[in-house]
Amino acid sequence: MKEDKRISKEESIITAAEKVFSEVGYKNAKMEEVASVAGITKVTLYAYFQSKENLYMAITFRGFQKLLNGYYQVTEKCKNKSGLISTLSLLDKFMDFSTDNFLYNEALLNYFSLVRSGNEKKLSEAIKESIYFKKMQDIHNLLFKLSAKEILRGKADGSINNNLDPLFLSLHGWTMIIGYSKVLNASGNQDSTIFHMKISDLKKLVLQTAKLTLVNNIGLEEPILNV
Amino acid sequence: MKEDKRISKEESIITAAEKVFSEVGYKNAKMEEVASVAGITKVTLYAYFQSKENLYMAITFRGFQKLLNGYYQVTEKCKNKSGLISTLSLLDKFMDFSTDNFLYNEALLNYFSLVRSGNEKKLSEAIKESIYFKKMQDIHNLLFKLSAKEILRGKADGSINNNLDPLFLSLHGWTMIIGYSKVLNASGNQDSTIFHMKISDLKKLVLQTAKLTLVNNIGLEEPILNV
Amino acid sequence: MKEDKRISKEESIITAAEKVFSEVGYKNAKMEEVASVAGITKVTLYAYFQSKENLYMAITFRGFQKLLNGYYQVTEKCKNKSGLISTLSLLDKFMDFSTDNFLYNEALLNYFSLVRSGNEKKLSEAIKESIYFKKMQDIHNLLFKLSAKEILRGKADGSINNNLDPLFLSLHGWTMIIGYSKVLNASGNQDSTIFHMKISDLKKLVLQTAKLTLVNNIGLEEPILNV
Amino acid sequence: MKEDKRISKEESIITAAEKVFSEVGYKNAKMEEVASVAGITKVTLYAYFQSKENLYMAITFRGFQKLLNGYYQVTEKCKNKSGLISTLSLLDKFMDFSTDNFLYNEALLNYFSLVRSGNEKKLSEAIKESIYFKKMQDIHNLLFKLSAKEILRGKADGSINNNLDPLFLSLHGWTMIIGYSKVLNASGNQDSTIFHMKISDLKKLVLQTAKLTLVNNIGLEEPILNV
DNA sequence: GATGAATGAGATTTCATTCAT
DNA sequence: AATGAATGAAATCTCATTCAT
Repeated sequence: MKEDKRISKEESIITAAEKVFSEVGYKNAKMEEVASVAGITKVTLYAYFQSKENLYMAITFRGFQKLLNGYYQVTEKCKNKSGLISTLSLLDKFMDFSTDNFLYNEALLNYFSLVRSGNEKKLSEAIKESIYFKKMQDIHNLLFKLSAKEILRGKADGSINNNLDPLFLSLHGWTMIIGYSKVLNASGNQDSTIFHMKISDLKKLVLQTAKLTLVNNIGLEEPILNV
Repeated sequence: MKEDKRISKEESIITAAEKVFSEVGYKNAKMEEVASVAGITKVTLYAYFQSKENLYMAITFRGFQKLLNGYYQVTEKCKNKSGLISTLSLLDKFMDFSTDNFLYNEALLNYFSLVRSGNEKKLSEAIKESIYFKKMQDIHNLLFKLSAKEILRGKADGSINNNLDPLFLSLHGWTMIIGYSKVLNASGNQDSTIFHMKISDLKKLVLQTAKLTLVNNIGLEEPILNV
Repeated sequence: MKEDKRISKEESIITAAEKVFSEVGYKNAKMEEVASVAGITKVTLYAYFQSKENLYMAITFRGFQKLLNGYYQVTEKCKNKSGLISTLSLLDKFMDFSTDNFLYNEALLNYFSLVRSGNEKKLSEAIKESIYFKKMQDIHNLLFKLSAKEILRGKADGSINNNLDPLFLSLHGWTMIIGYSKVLNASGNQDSTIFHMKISDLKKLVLQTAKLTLVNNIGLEEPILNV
Repeated sequence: MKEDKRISKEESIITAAEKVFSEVGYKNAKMEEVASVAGITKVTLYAYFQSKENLYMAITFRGFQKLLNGYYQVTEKCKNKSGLISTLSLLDKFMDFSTDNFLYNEALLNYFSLVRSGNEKKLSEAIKESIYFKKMQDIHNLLFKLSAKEILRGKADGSINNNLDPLFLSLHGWTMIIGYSKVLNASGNQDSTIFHMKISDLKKLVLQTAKLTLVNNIGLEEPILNV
């Protein structure tokens, strides 16, 4: 009960923070304002989230969770479809997620800038102490694994022919998605254009490319470049 | 003469800033520290660079130039090779650049988030006034155009068969590279039993995928997902 | 019964508060800590004592009572002795009290700073509402009156010859005691080579001085200073 | 030069703080307000004085210095007078000082509450770190010594006959003065009455008592109290 | 009455940026 | 152009006190 209440309050605060951060951006957002929107005082806000950065990590975490839920929904819906379709659907889901949740997308990209092996110094104390930051390592692993699982299924059902390690292919998928989401982040939204090209077209191409990669047994021979 | 001196001082400041930013990250970096490392005072630092953001723009500009130089070197070296090889070599170059120059890579990505459509309002005064920012606006498309040019050459010499707009394909290449550089960070952090793949392998796969995309006439039909 | 219980709880809280205040001083003491030492929660603490100041008043009141009891004991014991001896014994008692009960002594002094003329405005609401504060106002003159009474007796029995108002002499006695207790602290802190005198010696001198003042008919002519 | 400027700025801040503290009292005084009165910002205020407590210590220190100056003036003016007159003049000076400088008097009394041997815990970190607090130990020693010196002179010139250690007599003098100043502090000012008695009369009596103590060769035999 | 959570007011800190000399 | 000092805006913290249950 008590715990429930705390969690629900946390959630409402995060929601308020999302509103404020979305409107004015992380840097310009004031904790005072977040508190006010959440209908609490600054001190209470700090009682729940120990720092502005931690609050942002909480938002990021929520974004990750939402994405994870989406992943679960997709795999559930696709359980009777081929592993390939399931895998591509995950990529599709991710891209839609990035499109529909600008704040989360930004947060997620920020997260990926943060997690740098062996570069502790870049992490502020506040982030190091953020429980959400710690939790996120697990979730982001999980996401990798979930798509790896679908890839594995695809290999089993014959829809995926690439013989590379599923986790590796999963990682490669992320490569394309993250790149896409970054471009999206820079562009504003899917309907906008970049160099006169629609972002939505980029999404289609990413999916096609992913499909090609999975269907064909592409190996790791380096193309002859001689540069 | 005076101008030379000023430029050389600017350079040394930028170098100091790169050192500091690399170590602790942009956000945690203090102007005081930058000044100290550069062997000058804060006010002098401000005399040269009017804001922290402008200083970051200066770094970004340097990164830009370095990458651009690399691009020129590659196209020069590949001028007798096929357009495909040249294009892939550019991607290869970019990946190396991203891996080797974390700070520049981050800065470039940050820049592209800044410069895109509809973001005018989000630009701080400091950035709007940044001379480096202005300089970059003139040349930031160059990178895309350079690779688009090689793709075009590839189409001409028959090594590239994809009929999509070269600039678009060029952008698609970027997405993969960007994702590659971001994912690298995150995965490098992981439990090695899970993500035991080598960075170089991921790079190879990215190149293979790019090659597939360029060689085959992939269109923009969305794969049937039905989710 | 209920009332008894309440009182006993109040007492135990005051005892806890005395412990805490003694250790860290009134200002640094935290209500949280007092509650914790008393084995209750902060809110319960507030249910018994409505403010930190009121709690301090309660302690003061206890100190008052203790001193007053001491005074009664002394006058009782000295009822067959001269008024002079009785008066000096009161001063002696007071000095012992000050030395042995630092907290009470401070509290008493603080109280007298509070209660004096023209300070109405400076009294915080919390103090004005303090029931202990009110209680004390009824009895705080008692101490003076008690010693004034003994002085009066001394004048009657011929042991005291000073013709000044007994209450005034009583007050003068206080000034010496108060000073004694304050200076003790400061000098105890000093380099022992300089202030190598014993506390007990200072006390003796104070008593001697008081005796001199009482025995001789000292008036209020200002000594000629010409400065 | 630089140092001079800093000191002069410090002084002007202390003056501002005295103004504010006098008006509303230490507890109610806001650092923001002090800064504003000093014509600087809060941050600058903190650059000079690291805490509110330290600022108060600075005021206290100033009070001590002022008192010390007064002491020097008195001894200078009295150099051709007897040691007794000089000593009594010091006491007189101190009492006038207490009367004329309510804030300093309060601060000084507070200081004497603070300096307690072996009770480090009562000192807040801020006070422990206060350079003014440290400095004060020296000054308050000096004050003791200055009057001891005059007492010594008095013994030499025959105006003082008490054979007790001059430093000890000096301490005893302080005892009376501090007590007086505390009563003064409680009463408001010299013209006010306490128990229908004038504070100014108390001052006279204190001086008379001191004179008696110095002139007569009072020893330390304890009056027979038998309590 | 007891409890956990919240409030309000102000102290303190951090830094990018600016000013006066 | 260089320097030391100051500013402004917001983050963060501390604690007595109060509220809701």
